[in-house]
Amino acid sequence: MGTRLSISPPDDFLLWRDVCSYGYFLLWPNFWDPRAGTFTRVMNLCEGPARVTISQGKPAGCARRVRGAVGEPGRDFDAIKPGTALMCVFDRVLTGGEKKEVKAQISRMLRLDEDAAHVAAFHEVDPRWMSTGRARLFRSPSFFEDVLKTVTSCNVTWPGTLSMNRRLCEVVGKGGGFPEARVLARQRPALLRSRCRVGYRDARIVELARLFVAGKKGGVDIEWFEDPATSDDDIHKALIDLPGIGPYAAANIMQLLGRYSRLPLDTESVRHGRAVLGFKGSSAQVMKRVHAHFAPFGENAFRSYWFEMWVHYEKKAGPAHTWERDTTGRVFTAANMNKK
DNA sequence: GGTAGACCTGGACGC
DNA sequence: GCGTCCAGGTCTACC
Repeated sequence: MGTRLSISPPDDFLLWRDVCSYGYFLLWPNFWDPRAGTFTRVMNLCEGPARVTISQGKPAGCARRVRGAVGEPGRDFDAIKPGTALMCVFDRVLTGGEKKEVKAQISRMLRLDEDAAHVAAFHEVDPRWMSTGRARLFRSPSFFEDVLKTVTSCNVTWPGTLSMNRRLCEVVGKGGGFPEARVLARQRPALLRSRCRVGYRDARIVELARLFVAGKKGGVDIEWFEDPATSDDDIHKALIDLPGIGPYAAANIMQLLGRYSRLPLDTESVRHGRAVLGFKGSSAQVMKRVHAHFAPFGENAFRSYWFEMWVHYEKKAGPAHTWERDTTGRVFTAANMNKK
């Protein structure tokens, strides 16, 4: 039997809402089970990979069924009290050091550092999300994984992003986890291209991994990037200097770092600007208007923008916590949903 | 500073 | 089953 850990989240935390809040929850090695209401993935720890399943509240009974799960008992999500402890069950015994390590990783992934006061500050700026409590955005257990996931989401359709992440985990990752920087740094770009189907991103991914391995010695200094004292402008400039990172990717990585003032605008944003906000004109003009539209939200511009778009997705595809990674999760983007 | 074209993959579509 | 077209953000060359 493996280790079991209990983690106390902020008072308003809901696993199903706060995990299923950003598209990365659908990317390997992440797996959300909409029927059980549990989140599973392999974590990279100092003694090796360990699979964890995180749940909140009592396990699935025979309560209200989740939409789409015909014929199977579903989880009664409404019955889960916000702030209920998270139960983390591992497939092996963890050392004392690993327990500390994994708590920090889970806290990063679920944004447990964003407490109720932090959430309230966002809702004061944008009260539209107060009733549902939306504020936290799911991310990865590590900065490196967030950067790689962003690179694999550029210049490719969403199913391509899913495929690249799955293959990276299967081919390079240890035990089905996301590949670590030190392992990726040793790979030949040609292998990533042929077996992980990352295309022209191959050399950029290896170069990025090498920069993360180099760390403070002329590479990516993670502590500097995650230090609240570092200015947004400095972070943005440093990100743009990294291989494979342009304006969109840099802004997206910034929100993953908890800096929500910049908008990673892409073709989805243009579609949103046209379809939901009613903006007209060229793509460049629509993007400008989207920027201007969310500018009043200041430090929280991205969250206001994102939840507006996320709600639009959910109107089309159902609540995100009912999405299956291999079905709804493949087609949830506006590019697909706006097709007639 | 702005613009055009190449970079790759996978899905859609027509034959 | 095959060929063609298209979507997607970054990078480089060029004006």
